[in-house]
Amino acid sequence: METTREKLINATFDELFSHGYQGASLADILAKAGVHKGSMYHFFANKKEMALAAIEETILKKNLEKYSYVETYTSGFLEEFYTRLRDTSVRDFKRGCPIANVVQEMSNIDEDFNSLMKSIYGAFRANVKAIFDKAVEVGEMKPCDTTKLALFTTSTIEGAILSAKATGNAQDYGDVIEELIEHIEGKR
Amino acid sequence: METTREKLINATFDELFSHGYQGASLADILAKAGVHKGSMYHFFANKKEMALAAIEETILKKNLEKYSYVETYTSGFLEEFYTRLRDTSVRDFKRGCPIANVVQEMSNIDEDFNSLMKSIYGAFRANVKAIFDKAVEVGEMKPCDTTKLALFTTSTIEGAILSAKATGNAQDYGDVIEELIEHIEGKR
DNA sequence: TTGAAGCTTGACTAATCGGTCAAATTTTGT
DNA sequence: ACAAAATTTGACCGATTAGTCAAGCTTCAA
Repeated sequence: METTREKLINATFDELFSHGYQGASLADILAKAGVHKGSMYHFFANKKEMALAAIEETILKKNLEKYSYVETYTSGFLEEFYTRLRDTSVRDFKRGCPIANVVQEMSNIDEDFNSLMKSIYGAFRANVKAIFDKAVEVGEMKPCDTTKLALFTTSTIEGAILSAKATGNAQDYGDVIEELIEHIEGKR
Repeated sequence: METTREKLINATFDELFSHGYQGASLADILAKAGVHKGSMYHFFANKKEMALAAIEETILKKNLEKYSYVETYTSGFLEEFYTRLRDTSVRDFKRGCPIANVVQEMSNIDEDFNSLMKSIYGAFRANVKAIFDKAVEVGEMKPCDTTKLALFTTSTIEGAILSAKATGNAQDYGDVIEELIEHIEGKR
């Protein structure tokens, strides 16, 4: 069963993803979650704390699901990475990337959001770097500056999602990803 | 002299850039502009119309300044493009890219914003494509799918700005741009 | 000089915002 | 069974939100 706290976290994340933090209405979140206001303030000190918790917990969970394969695979790191990159079924191009949305909106406004986004973004980059490091280790890729390549890769992915959101054309994401993969393949 | 309307446009753009649309306070904009509320409603129907006007007019002006060189140059298109890409003095990594910020925040919320951002983003892409087309024309670059390359380039630039904003490290932008230039140079 | 148009002033409204709180209810441990 | 703790309820608060409007001022044309 979904606890009250879970209901709130889920409704908050969805509302944040749709309307951003400043556009998120507590009343809407509460209605969506089917939870009363006082009940919410029992679990969270304020709107901001609830939002930070929603982002942190949700993204952490998704990250774990998405990059844990690196631990279990022994080869085909790049191919698996490409496959997951190409998979658009997990993407919502209308709403874009939940991380990037909050980074754009809140990084320069609030220090706590900035700090959280920094760590999430850093984890994303570290996960991609780990894939490249593994690829180098097993000879799928020539030794190179994997830190820089991971930075380039994550930046381009975020840019691709943004492009698709701006134009409303999911194919834009696919086109950028293909060119990105070409670029990475150049490092074989 | 700065007209009342110009004061409003400038103050609105700055406030939008700093706090986003939903976070932009009319009271703050009016205070910054030194204009009274009734006066503002004399020039604009509402907050949204003023915001749309501020974005459109400001971005159009900047775009004109930034890409008009393509019309006057006869060679060195890529080099000039790289130089401008590398120039970080015009960038505000704390606030990021004003276009991307509004795309992220508003594209999926309001159709009028979505439509405006679509056309601005399209113009950005068209400007970059025009540079590549010129470069191909004068033999600085092998013929290739310049539409796709322009999409890739603009996406990566936006991603680079986002990365620098997320980490607070301007060098991230520089690193991504260098790798991007390497990629484009591969098309020589 | 006069009148109309353009512009400015600032008080006002209704709605929504995030947040508080005391009382009622349910759950839990003993 | 009982008490204590955890949770829920919903009315209420002050502040802020975008937006309205009638009156006054300034500019300019005839």
